[in-house]
Amino acid sequence: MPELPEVETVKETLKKQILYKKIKNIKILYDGIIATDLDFFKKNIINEEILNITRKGKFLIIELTNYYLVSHLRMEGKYFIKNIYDPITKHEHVIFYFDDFTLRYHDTRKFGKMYLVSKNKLYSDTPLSKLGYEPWDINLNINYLKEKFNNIAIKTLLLDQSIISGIGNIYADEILFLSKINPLKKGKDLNDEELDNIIINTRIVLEQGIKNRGTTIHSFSSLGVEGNNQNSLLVHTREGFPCTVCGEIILKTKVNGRGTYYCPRCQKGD
DNA sequence: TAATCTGTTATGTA
DNA sequence: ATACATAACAGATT
Repeated sequence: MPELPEVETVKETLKKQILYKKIKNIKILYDGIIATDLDFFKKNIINEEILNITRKGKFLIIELTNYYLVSHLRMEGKYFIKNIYDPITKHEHVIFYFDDFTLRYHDTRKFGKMYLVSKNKLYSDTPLSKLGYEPWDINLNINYLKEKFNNIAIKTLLLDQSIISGIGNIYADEILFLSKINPLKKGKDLNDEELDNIIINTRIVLEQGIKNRGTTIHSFSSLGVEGNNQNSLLVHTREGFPCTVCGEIILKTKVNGRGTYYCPRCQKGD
């Protein structure tokens, strides 16, 4: 489920379910999910208590007694709470055992990653250090974007996690639609007003996504929580439908290999 | 039916 | 520095 609003939703839901619980055992059914040393992971996660859960970009950061467990859901990672003896299903790859329930990491495409690191290595041994500002960071301003935006498509730049962290393919389309900017326009060709609109609309679009508890398109719910932001999307997945602003038919194209929806009239010119 | 394409992501290689 | 392939799988499309 994961762009920033979806991960934020998972974080809040997980907090209600596993905070202050102790991990009694772990079962790893597919090693590829574990991005740090496997033996270290298996050995040290036992008897750790969940002290807090936070988020940075699209990463979940689970603070344990002595370590951080960092989890990235990539395309289809999900968590489910299940009973201890519920049968293990095909796409459950990591199972955390607590006293009277289990937390199961489910991922049909197996792209997700987990890192278990000592507390002083949260940034050095995970990809967190590469992330740019959170959308609401005070340092995210026009000058920062001018410094970072080069001669490539703005859509691609919005997906670059080292500039702003947390925007994914759905919300990038929505941000550009609200900002009336063509997805292929080069980042360095944007004027001050356009850059300002991007910052403002990034915040609006992501806040709305969080309020709606995420967007549920291809996959179903995580932790039983279904987002309903898909009902509020203005362009993404709306190919062939009229633009809500001008009535023009929404088009779909590809930018840097990613499906991209836009209104050819509202978002003219590249 | 089978082959092909697509996809809420990110990284490594060229 | 930017584009492309890759990871692995299911569901839709040709």
